[in-house]
Amino acid sequence: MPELPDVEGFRRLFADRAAGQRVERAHAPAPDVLRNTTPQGLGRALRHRRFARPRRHGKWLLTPTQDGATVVWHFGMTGSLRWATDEPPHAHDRLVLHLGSGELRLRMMRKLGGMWLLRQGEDPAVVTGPLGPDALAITKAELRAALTGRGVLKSALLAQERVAGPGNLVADEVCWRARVHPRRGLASLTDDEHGRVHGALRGVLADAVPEGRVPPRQDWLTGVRDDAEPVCPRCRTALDHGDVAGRSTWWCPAEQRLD
DNA sequence: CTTTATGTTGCGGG
DNA sequence: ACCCGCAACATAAA
Repeated sequence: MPELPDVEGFRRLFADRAAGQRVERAHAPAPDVLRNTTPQGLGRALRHRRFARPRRHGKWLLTPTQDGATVVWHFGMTGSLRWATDEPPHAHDRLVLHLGSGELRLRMMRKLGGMWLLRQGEDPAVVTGPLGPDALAITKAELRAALTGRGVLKSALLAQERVAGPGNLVADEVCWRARVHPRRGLASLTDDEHGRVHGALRGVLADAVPEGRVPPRQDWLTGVRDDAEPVCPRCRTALDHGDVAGRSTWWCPAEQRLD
């Protein structure tokens, strides 16, 4: 589930429900999702602390406490952040923070993500690794710089150290909306194509963020890629698919040409 | 049983 | 130094 739009949804949930709240208790039903601490360490860092305003960079959620440690969250492919007030525990709830008014739950089927703890003042990059400009606010000049060098377009869009935020679905939507083939070499992209990719990235995210996901609309690739015989929502040509950058990829062979 | 899944990392090779 | 492909991680569903 989580690409930038999903994680931005989690950030907003956190801002609405958890910011300003005091942690009463931390519970880790799956302690292996605590990546650089233990249940005891987590409890010591969070108990009786209040959360401050959450931040997001790419697919990373950063939730500092007031004058204390910062919790860093990554959701892998299947994670989500939930707010629960009176719901029974779920088998995939890996971490539960009890706040005064409810519970914050990290629900994650495959344990590919997790939670890290940063000491006050510690650089988040220790955990996140280098991240490019956040895709939600990236300028055209920044994107052009990110799409420089060797490699192909989709790989570059997925490389978080170039642009932080796009995942497999966003990358496909952006290439399709911009009418650029995902396998196009970076060096071959024209200035016009840079502009189209930038506009498509901004547009896809502007539409997806309010939904908290890449919406499976019929006029998006996401809405048709699971059809038995998916066609381009614009021109009705049968979509092509294959592996690009090691990920399952869909494109319109009529509108996104390699030549 | 096999394949696939919206992510990241580490490794070998070009 | 940079980039690619691939396996691995963990788990469920088709």
